[in-house]
Amino acid sequence: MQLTTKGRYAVTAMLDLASNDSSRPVTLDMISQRQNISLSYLEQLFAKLRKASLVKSIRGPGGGYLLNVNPVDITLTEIIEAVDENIDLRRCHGSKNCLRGKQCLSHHLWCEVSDQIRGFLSSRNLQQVIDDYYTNQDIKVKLTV
Amino acid sequence: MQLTTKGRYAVTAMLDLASNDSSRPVTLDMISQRQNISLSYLEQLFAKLRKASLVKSIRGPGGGYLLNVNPVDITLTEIIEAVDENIDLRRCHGSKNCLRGKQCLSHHLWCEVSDQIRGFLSSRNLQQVIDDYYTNQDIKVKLTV
DNA sequence: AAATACCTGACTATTTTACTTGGTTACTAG
DNA sequence: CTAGTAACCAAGTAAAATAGTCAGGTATTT
Repeated sequence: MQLTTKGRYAVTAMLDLASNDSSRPVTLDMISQRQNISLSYLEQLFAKLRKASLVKSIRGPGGGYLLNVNPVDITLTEIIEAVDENIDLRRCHGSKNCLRGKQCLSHHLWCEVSDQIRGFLSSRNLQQVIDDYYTNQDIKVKLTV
Repeated sequence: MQLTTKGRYAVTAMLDLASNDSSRPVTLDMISQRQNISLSYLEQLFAKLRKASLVKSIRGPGGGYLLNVNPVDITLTEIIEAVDENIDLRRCHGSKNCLRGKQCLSHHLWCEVSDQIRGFLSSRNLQQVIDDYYTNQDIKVKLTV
């Protein structure tokens, strides 16, 4: 599977955008500084986020990026999949021919795990994560729902 | 995160062991052929599985590997963590200093996701996966519990 | 004694990730 | 209108991890 720095960066950057959600565009340079992510790498990620219509861009001075959708309507799965991280653990990637044309012993298992992760990430939107941060950042243990 | 071929191979090999669970040891050569995994790679994985006391080995002719524990008592998390795949998505890996000494916006989120995955994989044991395979392999869709 | 099969360590190829470089294009504030 | 800003783009690279190989062992059994 892929669920690594790339996806984390994308989510982090989107969180930054969402929490500085003024009417004014946010530059990648600001995000780069605030979140400690290389500018050029951000550019690559935002090219993909833009193609996925999650953000819109404004060029020129005073320009930058804005969310294209309300933070409540952007799930984490959307962000992660937008930057190419496919949440699929199966060896065969769905073709069901993992082992000599047959479905392997653990095929169904990896489907379930992938579904679980995808399901969880789909159940969370940007706004929730931000709200969570401000209400729970000092609470040490929180039970998983 | 790490949740890739290495962990899959380990689980697959353990499933093979568990389903051919006779009193006779199973050689890595057999697993290699049946599951289409390189022998030397299996040797590396089984060295780790043995250190984690999940399997025991018998040397010499007629030797091979046996499960060290009942398949009902081996969770998938145990197997995956035994081969070094740590299910931890956090940039800081727990130190909570993701961003300039502070906990980043998404810290709590990645904790939750990691917990979800670990929780799910811990809830499944080897025997369940095998049983699932034989009862569900033709059923196209199965609702996630 | 010989065959079997585990065991070990080092080494290599491949892939992916994360990041860099060096530009071009669009826009706007002055 | 022009200078500077910031998005956009393409290619290349460094580092790391993964997946696998190779060449030797060592222990056990037949």
